[in-house]
Amino acid sequence: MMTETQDTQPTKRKLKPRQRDILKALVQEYISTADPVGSETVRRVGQLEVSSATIRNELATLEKDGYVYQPYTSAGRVPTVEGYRYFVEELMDEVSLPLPQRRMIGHQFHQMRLNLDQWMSLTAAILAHTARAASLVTPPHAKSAYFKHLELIGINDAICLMILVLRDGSIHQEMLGMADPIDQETLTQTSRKLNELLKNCSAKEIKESDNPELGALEGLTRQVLGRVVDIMESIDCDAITKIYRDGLENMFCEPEFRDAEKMQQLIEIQQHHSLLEPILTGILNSNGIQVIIGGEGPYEEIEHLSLVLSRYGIRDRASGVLGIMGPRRMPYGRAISTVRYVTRLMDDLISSVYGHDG
Amino acid sequence: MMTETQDTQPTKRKLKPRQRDILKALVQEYISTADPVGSETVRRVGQLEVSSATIRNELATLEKDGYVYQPYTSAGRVPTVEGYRYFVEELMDEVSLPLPQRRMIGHQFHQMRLNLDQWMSLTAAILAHTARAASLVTPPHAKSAYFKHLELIGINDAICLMILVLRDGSIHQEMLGMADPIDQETLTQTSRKLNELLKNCSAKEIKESDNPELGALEGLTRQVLGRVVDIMESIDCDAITKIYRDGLENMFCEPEFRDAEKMQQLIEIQQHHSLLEPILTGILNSNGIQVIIGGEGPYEEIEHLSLVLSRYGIRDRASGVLGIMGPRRMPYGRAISTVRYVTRLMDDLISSVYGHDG
DNA sequence: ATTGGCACTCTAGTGAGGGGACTGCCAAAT
DNA sequence: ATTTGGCAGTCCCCTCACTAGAGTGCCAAT
Repeated sequence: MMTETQDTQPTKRKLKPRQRDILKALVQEYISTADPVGSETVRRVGQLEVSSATIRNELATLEKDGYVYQPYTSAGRVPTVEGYRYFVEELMDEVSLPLPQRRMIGHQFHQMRLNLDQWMSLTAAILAHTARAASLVTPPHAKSAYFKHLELIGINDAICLMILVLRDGSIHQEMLGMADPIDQETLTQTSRKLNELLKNCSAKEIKESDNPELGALEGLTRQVLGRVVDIMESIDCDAITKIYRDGLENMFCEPEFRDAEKMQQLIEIQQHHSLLEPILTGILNSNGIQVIIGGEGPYEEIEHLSLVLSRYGIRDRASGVLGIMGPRRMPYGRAISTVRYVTRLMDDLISSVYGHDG
Repeated sequence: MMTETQDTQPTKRKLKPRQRDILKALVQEYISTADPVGSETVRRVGQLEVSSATIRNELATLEKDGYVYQPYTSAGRVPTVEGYRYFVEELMDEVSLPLPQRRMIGHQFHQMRLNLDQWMSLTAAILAHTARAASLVTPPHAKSAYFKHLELIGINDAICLMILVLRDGSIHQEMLGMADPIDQETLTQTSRKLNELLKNCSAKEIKESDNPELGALEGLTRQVLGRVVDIMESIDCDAITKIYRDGLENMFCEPEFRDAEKMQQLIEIQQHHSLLEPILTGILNSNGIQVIIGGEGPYEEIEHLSLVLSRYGIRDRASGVLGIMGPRRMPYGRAISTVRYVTRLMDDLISSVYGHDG
């Protein structure tokens, strides 16, 4: 229903070549001007060799079929959701990102320190800047958490810092309150022991293990084990923990967000990921670039907003979502090529980091 | 110039009691309605026992002295920056946060897992929600970085994960590319060695150390050492690494941000911390709650925005900034009491974690 | 099937007019 | 000397009517 390569309803296929030309010109023009497009304008920008009257007839048909509509009687036409959808699926020119821009992005990726936080922020910044829209990036994460390494570091008598590293390289930290003062030596031994016992285990394996040593644990060790399992389980269920964002300010140039109310809706979607989360989770189980056009199907809440999203990384092993968010009236061509290029870079980076180990 | 308890210019002191009453009523009324306030309204809300004509005379004086102005001839009065400043310094009723609200906040703080990221996000959320404004929180950080612990974890043949813990409990991670494959055993030995050599050192001490062992390091160990020093030095200089934010959506209720242009300015300030950073750094070296009123002195860029900020934690050891951002026309009383209460909670939390160790 | 022509529709922009809120000032009152 | 009621004057903002302009739908001719 939203896959780039997937079929749409058969009814959408039956447009005649001239109707396609007209729709294409209309959508392109509307995307660049944000004004309803009239028959004469379509003729001009589409370089069509027919009169505006003919185009008016065709436009009436396109309107009847639900591809365009008039904001008010005798205004120009504006694409409907279906119009955008048809445009994206069938009419859009596939542009590829210009070489200089690729070079610049590649360069920025290359000289980056491999710190996850920086990496995600930078990716979001690059996406936002290149597509001139708001961007979203979620960190790579594995479908299931596997224990890799644990470290306990005493902070003071009552508190120690627990650092948990999972097989996908993700790091989870937590302060733990200790009932009794424990010295660093004991902490080190505790972590060494747990490192041995839990090596490569999943949360499920740990919980269902019949290893008597695990059952016999007590005190701090038991407490730490409990937290480790909790953290790993919380990763197993909720996929999207954090969303890196950038470029919100790009949205203000767009005339549709002049209106404060629409703006507010946009901010709320950006800030509180309850709306975005199910969408991103869906993307995590898909392939290729997905275009979600606001108001379509289950996406009524994001009326007048569109998303161009893509999964990156190695499925189930270290995979995340990246993409951009813009007005429905966004330049899909550039958006898609940007997302595609950055996805490819991320794929490379991920496989160089996570690709060839056990 | 902006300290809560500090004196302002002597000229500002010479307001007569009735003028103070008038100014107070005017600012309060303007803060709650966002409409220019007329003489009759001042009389009513200030419950003044004089006629509106008298108040008009006083208002003319206040205008001459720069506390209020008229947006246009024969409109009501609006506070100037100086008017707000005088109000905040001298006239404002000090409210304290209502008990139920304190209880709720205390409860939320209590049941929080001590994970820095969550902790900061939650604090930002609480501030935003309680003050009904946008909030800012920076993580606690030490003025100087001291080495505490290092861990190297092999990810694959070519990459290992370096985790650096500093004495203030902050964690820094980075992926390191390795020239040759190195097994986990060697990595563990490397980190053990560096842990011994660097224990409690500052970046400066490491660089200027004449310990021959440090000079003799090579290969991966030298590479790791270099990165450790880099990271520690970068902490020594730039104070503010990250800013947690929340509650941007609260700003949309305010009529002054109906205008898209002002909105854009707001978003840009929120997103790109280049403007905020010097301000926050200043707060880090101050005490008490600071009120910055937009357009005042060096803060011209944040016209029509005000900040209520406070340093929290243990100065130079583990200290950060928190506060809220709102329209200049913000309810300063509630803002200040919210910031004060949350600061106190953070102080307690910080000293329980960082307070009593070496 | 396509086209030119034409009446019609609706918006956005302009300008005039009036109500309303508030001021400043003056002369009288305290 | 201060305070007050009165009043003319100012300016905003809302409404209304009007116009120009863009674009449509339809019809009759090609």
